[in-house]
Amino acid sequence: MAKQVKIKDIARMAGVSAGTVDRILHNRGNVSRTSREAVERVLSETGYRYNIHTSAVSLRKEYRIVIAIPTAIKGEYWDSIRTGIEHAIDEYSDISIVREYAYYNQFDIYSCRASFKSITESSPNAVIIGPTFASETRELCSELDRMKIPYAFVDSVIDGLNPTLSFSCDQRTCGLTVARLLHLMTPGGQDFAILSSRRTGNERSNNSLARKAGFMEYFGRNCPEKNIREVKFSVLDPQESERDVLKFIEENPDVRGIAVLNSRGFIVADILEKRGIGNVSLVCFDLTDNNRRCISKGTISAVICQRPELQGFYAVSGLIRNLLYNQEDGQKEHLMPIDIIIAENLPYYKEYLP
Amino acid sequence: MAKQVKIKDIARMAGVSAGTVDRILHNRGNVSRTSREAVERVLSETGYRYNIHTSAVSLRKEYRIVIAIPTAIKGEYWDSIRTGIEHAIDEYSDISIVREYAYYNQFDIYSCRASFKSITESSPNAVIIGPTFASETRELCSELDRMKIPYAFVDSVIDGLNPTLSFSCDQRTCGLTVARLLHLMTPGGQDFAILSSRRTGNERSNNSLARKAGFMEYFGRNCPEKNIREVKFSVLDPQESERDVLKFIEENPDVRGIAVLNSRGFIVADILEKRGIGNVSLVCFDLTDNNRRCISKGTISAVICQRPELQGFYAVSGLIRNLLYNQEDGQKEHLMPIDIIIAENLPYYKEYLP
DNA sequence: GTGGGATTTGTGTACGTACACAAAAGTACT
DNA sequence: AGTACTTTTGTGTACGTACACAAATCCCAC
Repeated sequence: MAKQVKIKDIARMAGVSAGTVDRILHNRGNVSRTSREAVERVLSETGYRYNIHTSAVSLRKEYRIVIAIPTAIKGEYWDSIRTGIEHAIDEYSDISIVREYAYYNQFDIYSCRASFKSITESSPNAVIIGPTFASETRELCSELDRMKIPYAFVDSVIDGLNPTLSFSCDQRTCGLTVARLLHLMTPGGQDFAILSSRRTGNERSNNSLARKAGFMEYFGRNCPEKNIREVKFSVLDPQESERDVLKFIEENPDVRGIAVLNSRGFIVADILEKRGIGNVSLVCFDLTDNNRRCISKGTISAVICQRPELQGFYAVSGLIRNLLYNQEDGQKEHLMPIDIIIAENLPYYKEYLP
Repeated sequence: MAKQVKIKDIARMAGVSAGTVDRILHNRGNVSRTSREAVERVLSETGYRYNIHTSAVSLRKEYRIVIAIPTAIKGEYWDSIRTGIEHAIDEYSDISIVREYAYYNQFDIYSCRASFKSITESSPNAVIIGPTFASETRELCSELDRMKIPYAFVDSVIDGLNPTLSFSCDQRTCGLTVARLLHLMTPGGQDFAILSSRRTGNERSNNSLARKAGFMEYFGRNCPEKNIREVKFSVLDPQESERDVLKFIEENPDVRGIAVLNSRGFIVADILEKRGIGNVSLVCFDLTDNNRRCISKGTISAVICQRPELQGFYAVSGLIRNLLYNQEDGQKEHLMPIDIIIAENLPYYKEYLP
């Protein structure tokens, strides 16, 4: 590690003062073209990297980050994202960060609109969005673009927008992976099924569609003779879910593998268990408390996890980097790893450690 | 985030000077019992956390970390650990960290002794150890203990020692996981085999034994009727390996699932591929370049990955925390997640992102 | 060329901690 | 009580950056 070049060194080398270098580093304007060019040359020659610590020390501003995600119910999916966000805020406690949650009900478009409206009104320094309703998100983002407020997506991405940062999984590949697992876990020539939630127009609909496409692609390629049934079941009303699921099972006794393309695998698992149906493999998404329980018991065979905590964590730290150091750091779209969790590796599964 | 309490606040509240608080925070001695108690009380009442940035700024010492691991060959297992270590050093480039590698040949106990000897002679500030030879490691550690030099283990742990920090996986659980995967991936009633390297006395031997135990445990519990063969093959001499593996295949035509309990799965995969043997599922450890290649091709069915990069990364950052802030932070033994990699999720697998 | 406004540049201070050094208090012994 | 020494305590400075403010320079109309 060569001795770090400091701002004063840059200034000396470029024949200007430290103040001017600072102005250039922070795009704060009021710099003559001559100075700018001289400094930029020295900057690139020396490969200057400012000291993150002294930089943070001198920063006295307070930053407000608003987080617009579906209500985080304890132990469910969005709560993991929240946990990651909180972890990051805690990690960066040496910088004044204020976070505000603007939760919305992911099944109620009006609550989403209201929540999003309040965001632009409060003009925060940065926003983290868990996008569910596409057109509402588009509207919010275009407003944020106009206000020059940076924003990050977590969980999924809405086409055509240009977030500062985004974190998601390639859902098609998730679908492929689920298909593969289910295929492995379902011996013999039986059929497979996809269960997805009935309110597909709302709940992370993009994700579900792409997952399904991947799933179908796998079987189309590897066993085109297989019959893939598709069922939608209610994720809101327990009685209705039970009816939907049981009806399906009765009508399709050959099905031995079920993919639930959202986090509600446990609902299906619990129904099957209650009815003593034990010979069906079940794969679903997201390591929620309920899904953990079912994996441990064996009523869910595998779960795909997209590291929601890390997504939240990186969204915060990325936005901070952007705010404080206007680091446009190269990669904007981050595709998370696709983790496979089964009963055996569940006990040690953690998204991050120390 | 409540306004942070600062050292001066603590000093004022405890009726002493900032210098005294500092001495207590850093265990630098020369403090009267009265002052110590007063300060410690205020410290715990206020939940003081020093500012990591200003702390780093004021630190002007240079720290030297020596890394004693088997030679990191590009693209192989130990190289991943090295990558994580380098990543951490880079991340902490605002602190003066000097790292030195004391590589040793993991198949040559004399090189290990020589390497370890040089470490204590150079009296570094901290050491990262990838322990292979148990008794040599014991000797090194007792010397480090005497010199009060903190050290961290990566990859595995030697019993009875007391490292400042350790990172490894529960190898028994890894074995269970491999068994489960192989069981899933091997349809019908065929037999399974374990292949392990012949030089088991040396190479990460602890790991191999525990993996085997987990593997056997799984089959003992779930299908006690299965026949598990065990074979050792050379990992050093290609011709010898090939002979060993082919001989085994010929003598055991019923085997359809092979677990390689180290990172040399690709050797077996390549031999099988070369001979056109395509109906055997293969599961092994560690996401080396060669194993990646085989997963993509389909000649390896799955790989267990123990996040070696993260192990290296956390070893460095943990030791730095210990050195700079003598934070004994609670957990010392870190058991890493057990990742399952198959062809589908390989493309997006990364140990960490931004 | 001079005045005055706009632009550009330089300087000084604050941030919170670590540590060296100086000062003060305590202790033991004559 | 005074001396010599040890232990304890307090103070001042440096770290590298961000930013406010003062100073210098430039530009143009008269």
